[in-house]
Amino acid sequence: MIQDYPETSLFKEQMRESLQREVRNARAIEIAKHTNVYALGEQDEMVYIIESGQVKLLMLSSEGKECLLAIHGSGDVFGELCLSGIAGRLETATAMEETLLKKVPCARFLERLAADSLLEGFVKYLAVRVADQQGVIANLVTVDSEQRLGKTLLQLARQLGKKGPRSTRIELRISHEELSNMIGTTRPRISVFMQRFRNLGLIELSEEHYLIIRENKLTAYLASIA
Amino acid sequence: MIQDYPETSLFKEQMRESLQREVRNARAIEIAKHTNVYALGEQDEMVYIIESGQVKLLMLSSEGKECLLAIHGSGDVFGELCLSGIAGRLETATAMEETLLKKVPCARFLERLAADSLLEGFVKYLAVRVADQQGVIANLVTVDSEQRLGKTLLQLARQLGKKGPRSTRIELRISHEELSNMIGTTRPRISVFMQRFRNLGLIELSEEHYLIIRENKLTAYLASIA
DNA sequence: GAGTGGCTGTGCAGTATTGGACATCCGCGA
DNA sequence: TCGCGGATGTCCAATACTGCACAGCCACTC
Repeated sequence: MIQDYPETSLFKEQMRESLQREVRNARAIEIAKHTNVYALGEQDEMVYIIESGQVKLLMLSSEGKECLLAIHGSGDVFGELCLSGIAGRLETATAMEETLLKKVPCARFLERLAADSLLEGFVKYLAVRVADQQGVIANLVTVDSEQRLGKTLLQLARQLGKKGPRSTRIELRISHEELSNMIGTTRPRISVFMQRFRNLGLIELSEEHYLIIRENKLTAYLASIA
Repeated sequence: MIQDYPETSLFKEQMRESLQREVRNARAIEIAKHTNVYALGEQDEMVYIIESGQVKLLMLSSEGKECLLAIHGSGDVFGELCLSGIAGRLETATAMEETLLKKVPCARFLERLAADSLLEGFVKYLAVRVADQQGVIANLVTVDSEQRLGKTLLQLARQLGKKGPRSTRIELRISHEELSNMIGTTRPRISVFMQRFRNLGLIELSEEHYLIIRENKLTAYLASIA
C-alpha cells in the first residue's frame, strides 16, 4: 500500500530539514505514554514533528468504535491536516510511548515551505498520500480481513521496520486490538490470523515481542490466497 | 463525509478558471459512454477537466473485484494524482455517459497553478481530500453497510445533486451494482437497503429514475440506528 | 512470590453477510 | 410488436463474522 517512492522520501527529508530549521530554538514538548497530543474537535492549528517516540492517529465513530489511521515514528510529521482550513481536529493523536515533539503553527509551516520552495514538493507529497489512501479504501472495499491484515503488516514493515537480510523488524509493540482497529475486524480474528501467519513462518515474534515480518513469504502467501 | 468548506469551493472555482485559461484553445476530447478516459497502469500524465458528462473512477483488486472511488461531473477536475510522480495510473476512469473533456499535461498544470499563485490553495484542496478520505476509511472500518450506504447517498447528494426545498435530486442513474462497489457489499443488500429507505420515505425515485434524497430525514434515520 | 492488569489464544452461539439463483420489470432496438 | 438485455426485488443455503466468555501468560508491583 504505502510505498516509498524515491521522490517522496527525498521530499520528506527536505521537509524535515526545513522544519527543523524553523523549530531549532523551540523547546521540545514532552508527551507521556498514553496521553494525547491533540484530541478530536480541538482547535489546534499546529504541525508536529517527532523527535523521538511514537504517535498513533485515531478516529472515533459516532458510537464509540475507533479506527487507527496511522502510526508515526521518529522524524515523521503529522497534524498537517489543519492546512485544510477545517476547524477542529478530525482525529485524536496519542503517544504510544514517551514522546518528544516540536510544533509549528500551520500558517508558519506553509510560509516556511514556500520560502524554501518546497510547495511543489509538498503537493507531490500530498498527492502520494491521497493515492495511498485510495489504495487503503480499495482494500477495505474489495478484500477480506485476512488479506487486509497481511497487507497492513507489510505496510507497517515498510514504514516503521528495520530491514534485515530477509525480514523486517518492527521495534514497537502493536497490540492485536490496535491491529483490529486498523483492519476493521475484531480482536479474536486478528489473533487467529496472526497465529496462522506464525505457523506458516510468515511472521515471528522476537524475544522482546517485536514483530518480525518475512516480507517475501508473506507477499507470496497473500498472492496465493487471493 | 465530503463537505464543501467555503474556502475549498472558492479554490475549486479559481482552479477551474486557471485551468480554463490554459485549455481555452485546446479542442475538447469526446469520450463515448462506457469507454475509458484512462485505464489502470497506463502512462498518462494528464489532468482532466470535465466540460460536460460524468466520469467514474474505479480501482480493481488483484482478483477482479472493483471499487468505485468517485463520480465526477461537469466542472470537476480529475486525474491529478499523476502529480504524485507515481508512474502509471492506479485507477481506471470511465465515462458514465457521453462526456466532453479537456486535458493538460500534469507538469503544465502545476506551472499554471504556480503562475496564478494557486499553489497554496491547491495544498489546502489536497489536505481536504486527505481529510475526506480519512473519513471514508474510518467509516469502512467502524460502521456497518446500511449506515455506510446512507452516508454515501448523502455524500453523492451534496456532491452531484440539485437542491430542492426539502430534497436533493441526483440527475444521474447510478445502479445498485455501482453502489455496492462504493460501499463494499453485494448488490442484493443494496437492493434491500434501498427498498427500506424508500419505504421509510427517506429517498424516492423520480419518473426518470433519478434518485431523490430527503437529506434531513435520511440524516435523522442514520442517527437513530447508530 | 502473590496479586494485578494487560495481552493473547480459543471456543461457541447467534447473527449478518455472501453469493448463488430466479422472476419481474422496463426501455430499446429489430 | 416482440424479444432482448440490463437492472431490480426476493429468496435461500452456506459461510463468515461478531460479541461474548474464559483461561493462560507474561511483566510489573508491592
